[in-house]
Amino acid sequence: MAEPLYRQIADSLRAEIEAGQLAPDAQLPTETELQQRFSASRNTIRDAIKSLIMIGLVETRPGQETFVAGRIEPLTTVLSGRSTGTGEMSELDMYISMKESKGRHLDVTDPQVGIQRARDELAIQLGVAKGQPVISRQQRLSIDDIPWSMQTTFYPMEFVNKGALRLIEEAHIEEGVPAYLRDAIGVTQNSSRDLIMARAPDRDEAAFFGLSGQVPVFEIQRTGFDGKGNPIRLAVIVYPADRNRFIYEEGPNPATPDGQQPLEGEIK
Amino acid sequence: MAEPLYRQIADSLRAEIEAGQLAPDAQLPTETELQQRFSASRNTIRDAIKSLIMIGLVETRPGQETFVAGRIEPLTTVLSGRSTGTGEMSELDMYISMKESKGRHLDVTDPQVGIQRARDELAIQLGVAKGQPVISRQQRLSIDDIPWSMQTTFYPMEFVNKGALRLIEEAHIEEGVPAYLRDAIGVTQNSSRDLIMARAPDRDEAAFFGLSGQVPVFEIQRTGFDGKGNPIRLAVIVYPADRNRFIYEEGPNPATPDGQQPLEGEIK
DNA sequence: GGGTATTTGTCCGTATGTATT
DNA sequence: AAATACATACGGACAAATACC
Repeated sequence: MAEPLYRQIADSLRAEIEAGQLAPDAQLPTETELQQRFSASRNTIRDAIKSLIMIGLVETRPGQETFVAGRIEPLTTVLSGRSTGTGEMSELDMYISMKESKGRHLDVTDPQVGIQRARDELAIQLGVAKGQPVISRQQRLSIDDIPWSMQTTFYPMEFVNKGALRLIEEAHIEEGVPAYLRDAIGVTQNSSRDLIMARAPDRDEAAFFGLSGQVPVFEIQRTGFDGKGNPIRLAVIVYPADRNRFIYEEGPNPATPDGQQPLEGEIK
Repeated sequence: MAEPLYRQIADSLRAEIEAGQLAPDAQLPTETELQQRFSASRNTIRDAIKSLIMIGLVETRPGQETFVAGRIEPLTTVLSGRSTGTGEMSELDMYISMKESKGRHLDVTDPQVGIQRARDELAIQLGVAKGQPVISRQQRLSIDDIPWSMQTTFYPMEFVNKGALRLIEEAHIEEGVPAYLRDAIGVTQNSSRDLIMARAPDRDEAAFFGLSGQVPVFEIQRTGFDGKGNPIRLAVIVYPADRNRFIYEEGPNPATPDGQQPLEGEIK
């Protein structure tokens, strides 16, 4: 047995889908039909389908049928550039400006504010002592009713003591947190560092994003620094990898990507 | 039945692993033992284990047993900075310099050179007409005998016509391709754009990297531009997401990450 | 709303193949 | 060669979700 039967079946179906014989969003034959077609047991058919689910090619709906996964047009976000990296805008403001320019419908939940004690990683990244309280603000963002990102931002509690009281209010800060911090307590961000990783979603994330198969998420940790190089905030943003891409530009003459696939989410 | 049995078992095992009761690289009980312990059939136990494989928590070895996946210490690579973004170094040189500074053992295969006709995406990215020939150079990189990245770089055929003949030789270019292009034909890269995405590995990639479960890969497309903003090369680099992270720094005063997790791969 | 048919999800038992020790 | 453990494959049974009448 060179190749297991379930894998042969999976490859066969995969070929059909990629050849376009099975259109996106269209049904696959039912398990019973596939059973007859490949002369295999239902469990073997199901193993084949499972392997297709794993690579995100199909999705099943109980009571209905199995569908070829519709290709999602990924949103491309430019993460470099003065507007974000140096903190003139928050990461959310970036999308809000995109909405205006592109006419997309955008939903941002009110922040869920919490105070927790910083431990290990977080304490180091925010430059506070371990066990010190930090503020966390979590928001979820949807674009055209598709869940798009989950963002948690951490700030030292010290900022509130100094007068930035709105940080602990569960309301969106219209002018943007960076502008608010500057005006309220004179803290400005002028450099940043992004740490990018990919991993499997946890339960919450899978539920919010509706990740069926085994779609990974990006986790981007953006640390903002003031002029002296001290960390002033840490934003942890989680994006589903099937609908998001990122661009970083570098150098004196950043080329504008033209002709290429539509680069939405870019701010000018 | 609130929660399916196989999921309860998976959660139970997952809790044990994360609590450290089952050490990394140590065996899980055999399927037969788990069968007795949870009073479930072998197929159900296997379904539970499959779901753990999917999230990369365990790996099975036929004839042996099931192992808790050893935590891989991820390598963090700084992708911003003049040294890489403006093309003073190639992406591979970056790692070579890392090797020297950190004393790691590093293997780079000789490039596999090909000539193909550019179509669609590639033609646009390289700024050549569709159907024009382009050079591709593919190399694979391992660190301490662990497969680490696959890199394919594309150049316009025009460069060879102008005299950069070593581009089509299947030999490593010691001084680095950017330096060679500058000296040979006066082409210099002074800006770049990185497009970052994550996806499931294809067959080749899964085989080379030895990806067992459902570990995604990063695909980074780095386009290099000359002083006039014309694309001069496209590097497509694939990294397994379980052992790689990336950093981009921005702003006038890039903070050096200290105290944090070891930031290897950084060049100074 | 209820009932029924269809389809996928879960679970079991069993048999045989394959890889490793 | 034999024993052990995971991989594949089949068959059957019932549950849960959905659509339709």
